[in-house]
This record gives sequence, structure tokens and C-alpha cells, in this order.
Amino acid sequence: MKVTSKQIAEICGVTRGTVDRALHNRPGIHAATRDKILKVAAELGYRPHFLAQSLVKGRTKTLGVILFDIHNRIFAQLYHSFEAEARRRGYVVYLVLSNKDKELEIQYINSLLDRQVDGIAITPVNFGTEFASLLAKAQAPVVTFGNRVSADIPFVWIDDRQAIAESVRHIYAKGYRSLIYVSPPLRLKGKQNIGTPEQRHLGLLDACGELGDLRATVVTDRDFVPAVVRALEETEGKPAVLCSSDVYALEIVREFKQRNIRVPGQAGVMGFDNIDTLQYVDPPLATVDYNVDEIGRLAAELLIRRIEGQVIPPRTNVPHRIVDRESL
Amino acid sequence: MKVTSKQIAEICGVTRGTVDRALHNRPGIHAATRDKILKVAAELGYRPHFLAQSLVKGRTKTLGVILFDIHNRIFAQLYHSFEAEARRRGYVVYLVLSNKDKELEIQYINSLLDRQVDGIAITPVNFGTEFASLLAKAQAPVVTFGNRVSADIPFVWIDDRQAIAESVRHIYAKGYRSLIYVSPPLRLKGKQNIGTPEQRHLGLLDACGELGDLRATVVTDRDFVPAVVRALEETEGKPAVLCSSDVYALEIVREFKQRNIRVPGQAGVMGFDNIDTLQYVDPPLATVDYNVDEIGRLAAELLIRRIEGQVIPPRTNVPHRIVDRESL
DNA sequence: CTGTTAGCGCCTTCAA
DNA sequence: TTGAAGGCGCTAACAG
Repeated sequence: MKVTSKQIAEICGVTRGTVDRALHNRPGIHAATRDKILKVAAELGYRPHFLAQSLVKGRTKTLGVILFDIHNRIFAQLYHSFEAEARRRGYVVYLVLSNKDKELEIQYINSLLDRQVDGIAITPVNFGTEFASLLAKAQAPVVTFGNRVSADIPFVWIDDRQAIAESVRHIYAKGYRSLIYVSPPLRLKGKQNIGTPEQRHLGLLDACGELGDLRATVVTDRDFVPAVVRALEETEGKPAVLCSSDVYALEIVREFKQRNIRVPGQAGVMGFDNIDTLQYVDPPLATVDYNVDEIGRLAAELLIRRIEGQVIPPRTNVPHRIVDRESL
Repeated sequence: MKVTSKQIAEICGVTRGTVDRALHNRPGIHAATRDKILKVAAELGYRPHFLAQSLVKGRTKTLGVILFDIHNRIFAQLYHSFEAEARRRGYVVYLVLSNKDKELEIQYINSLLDRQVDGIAITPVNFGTEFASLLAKAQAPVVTFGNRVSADIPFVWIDDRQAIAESVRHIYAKGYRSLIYVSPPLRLKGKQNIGTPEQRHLGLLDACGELGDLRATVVTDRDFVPAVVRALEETEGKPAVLCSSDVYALEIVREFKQRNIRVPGQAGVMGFDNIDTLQYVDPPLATVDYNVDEIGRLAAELLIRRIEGQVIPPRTNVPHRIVDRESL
């Protein structure tokens, strides 16, 4: 069924070496024999055996992507553009999901390396020097996004710290003097890689330090909805609820609706990520927008350039912008 | 860097054959030598070379999944459960996206086969006997979902026809006597595989035939939102807008809101898929729910069982249920 | 210009 | 119980 270069060689009465030269259009071959070989190959529907090829070349033209999951629309979108860029450059991609399980993530890294992927792109849940050296020692280049691991492992993302600081200033400029900041992942500090939540938190602190008279409460409860409601009750004046991700903001708006808490009448709400669901909810949610597609595309591009021997920057930021909407 | 079985053999003063026996825990080896070999292998962090192994065994423990894209949350979810089931069974998965491009889909099928995937799961955009025989001739088993290709290629999905018929009856039971059915993909009939939209359309026809006094208009425009608005204006009495997918329903509700058309006051709206965005919109949308996770899991399970030599059913249906909500 | 040879790393059969 | 040899399919260096 599967036709090999050996068979073509036999049919054409030449050796594998010659067939190889013809197939790869390499010099040192009679035009006539080459044409004949190519013709036979085409007729027989010859397709090179990728594994054999990879085995000898040491390259598989394969990338591995490791994500938590693809529930959050952001990551689905990111994968989409990553995959498209990889395809353009001749690579096919494994997509594996760690489900935020540190053990599983490591198993997958090893599994991908065993399969000789040429490179790995990951949103890591592990962190620390041990993990960093695991990645550094890997036989394939790694790029990260979402969470950073160390300064030398390339990272493609947005400037979270700056983005949240701007959001806080924006909220302040709209007249709010109290803020409820929602970031449940922060409670996992020291247990998981929460690079992004931490950066965003720092942005909050930056802005609060700068704006003297803004009072901020930070909610990190797993069960953040009731916690926000309590915080709201304890707040004097009208607060803005700033969420480190749109998915939290959506939950909060839903709860507020059920409790007849008007948005933005009694509380402002702002999210982060600008996921498409926001278009359909009422009131439209203020958020932070950035080009996720570009992050995915860049991650693939940089990873492949690195694989192909180029030097790539350790840090690449994609621009973001504050999106004001009626929820504030 | 990468330690091979040959090196272990040298260190232990035995041959590759013996190392192999030890590593695979096969009989015909002295317990002492085996232990020594295993110890050395462990110390050196030996990991078998997957490609070499695959080359000789003819199996790669790899699956390929081909989706249109992962924009629709349904497919992201489906992939998630597919991947989890594959992992449990020791497989790693390539995820490639066809973007509904027929050419690209075929290229990807070939590319995956070149890479010797053990099986392929696909939501096909191609159709017809030629495509069916391409899949049938493939060196790896194929399962389909979303759109069917032919009776002999296993298909895992829901009973779309029945589900829409039930939806129509449900709408009728709620008192509606006119219906606007929205299914833009139907306009691609003959140009793309629109198995699912067609089945759903048949379900509509079934139910309309059965319920004599229900008037239905079918909207297939690419730009379906204004078309629905026009249809609404031309309708006497209060119609229900039944959408073949939640994503259409969301757009319509948004437009209705802007035009101050009350839902369900002036028109009912019902979707299909029960995507999570529905939880956040107002009014909550009636829809058809089914267990997408189970479809993904089953597709992986069946594909792998097929790969491992078992006979699997040509058609597997997952149950669905009508979800009534305030939009009707 | 073309054939020969030697591997890539692993597995499997057949001898010893 | 172990070694030796051949091969999976392809590539590459060296002869001829």
C-alpha cells in the first residue's frame, strides 16, 4: 500500500540514492532519469515517510503547545492563530492540556520532548528555578506566554502591570474613589505559577500608591461572588469592581442583576481580556483589550525563528488598550 | 546529551538486545543483569527515542483532530474532552484547523497520514463519494463528528433531526403559530459539507408537516440579522425565531434589543448548543442542550478502540434535551 | 552522473 | 541467558 523510495528505485532500475536526489531536486543527476523517477513517484502516489525522515534529520517540523485548558476563549483564539502561523511555516502542532495540574504539565513536557518536537510553547503552571532549569535543559527551545518562568525563557504577552495600572487610573478618572479588585488566582501564590495575576496585582498597587485617595479591597476568594457582595456592602460610596479577567466580571454582573444592584448605578464593573461574550451582555462591560491573535502568531513565529537558529528577544509585549463601556 | 540504548549497552558490557529485554521487562534475562541495566538507565535518565520506536513498530500513539476552528465554544469543549480521553489511553493529539477550507482540509489529512497518526477524528468540510473513499482508503481509521461523510465512516454526534423537530413542537406547544428558522449554512448546500444544518432542516420540515398550522420562514442569508428583522416585519402575529446555533441567537437578541423589540414579548428566540455565554445574557435563552464532553470523549474512545482492532458502531448518538427559558 | 555504504535508534528473530 | 544480524525508510558522504 504505502510506496517507498526503495520500490521506486527498483522500478526505475536505479538506487535509493538516485531517487533521493530526484525527489529533493538536488544537483548531480541526469535530467532524464530525474524526470522518469518523478513521474513514477507521482504515478505511484509516493509520499515520503515522515518518521524515517525525521529520525535521520533530527527535526520533526512539529511543535507542542501546552495550555491549561481552552475554556477561556482567549486561549482558544491564541491557539488558532498559533496554529495558523505554524502551518504557514510548515509545522504541525500537538495541543495538550495541563488542566493546571503541575504533575501532568511536567509529564507532557517530557512526552513532547520524547516525541522530538522541535519546540514548545507553554502557559506554565509550574514555576521556580527547578522548573526553569528543566526548560532550559530541554533539547528543544521553549517560549512562554501567560505566565513567565524566568528572565531567559522568552515570554510573549502584554504588559499586565501597566494595563491594570491604567485601568485603575481610568476608573479613578471617572470619579470612583473606592475599588474592589477581584483576582481569585492570587490565593494560589506560592502554589502555582500565577505570574499574570501577580503582575496585575502589582499594577493595582502602583496605581493606588500614586493616587492617594483611592481605597482598594482585594478579593481573592475562590468563591469570589459572595465575597464581592460583602465587600460592596461594607463600602461607603459607589465602588468600581475591577476584575482581573472578564469571566469574573460576567459572574459578578449576573449576581448583581439578581440582587437588583444596578450597574453602573450602584457599582461600576470592569473586566480584562475583551472576550466576545461581552458584546452580548447588558450593560456592555468596560475591559482591557489586546490582540490575542497577535500573541499567538508571535509566539509561533518567535519559537520557529529560535528553532531555526535566530536569536529572539526574551520579552515581547503586545499593546493593550482600555475599553470604556457603559458598565463604568 | 540524549542517552541511547546503545550507550547503556556499552556501559553495562552487554548488547542492545539485552538492554531491550531489560527495558521491556521481557523474559530471557538474568535478574541481576536486568537490574543493573535498569539502574544504569535510570541514572542516566534514559528515555526511549519515540520516533525510532514508532518507525519500527508502525504505531505512533498519536491521533489527529481536524476542526473548522475553535471559535465556537462547542468545539473547544469537545477537543478538551477528546484530548483528556486520548491521554488516559496513552495517546497525544495533533490539533489542526481547516478554517472550513476544503483544500486545506485535504492537505492536512495527508499531512497527518504522512506523520503516521494512528487515527483521525474530523468535522469534515468536504463531502461526497470521492472524499469518502479518500478517507476509506486512508492508512488510519477515521471517525467523524459534526458532519457525516458516509454510512460506513463512524459518526458520533446527536440526533439533530429529532432535536429540531422536538424544538419546533416545543415552540408550537407554547402557542406560537409562526416560526422564523435561521440557518445560514444552508445556503452552502452542494458547496460544503453541511450535514448538521441539513439534518436540522429536515427536522424542521418533519415537524412542520406534522403540525399543519405552523407557518415557517427559513432564513439562510449570510447576513442573517437584517433578514430576520425583515421576516419579523412581514409576519402576522408573534413568531418564534429558532436558530440552528446559539451564536446566531445571540446576534439576533442583540439586534432586537437595539431595536427595542421585546423578547419574548414581541418575538420568541431559541438557540441550539447551550453554550455558556447564554448564562450571562438577558433574557436567558431557550436552547437545546447535549453533552459535548461526552461526544469528545466517545469519539476518542471509539477511534482508539477501532485502532486497537475492535469493531465500533457506524453511528453513535448522544442524548439531547430541550431547555426552556424565558426567551420563549 | 550514479552506486555503495553507513548510519539515525530501536526492535525482533535466529543462533549460540 | 545472551549475542549477532537484519531491517523499519530515509539521508548523506564517499567512491566510482
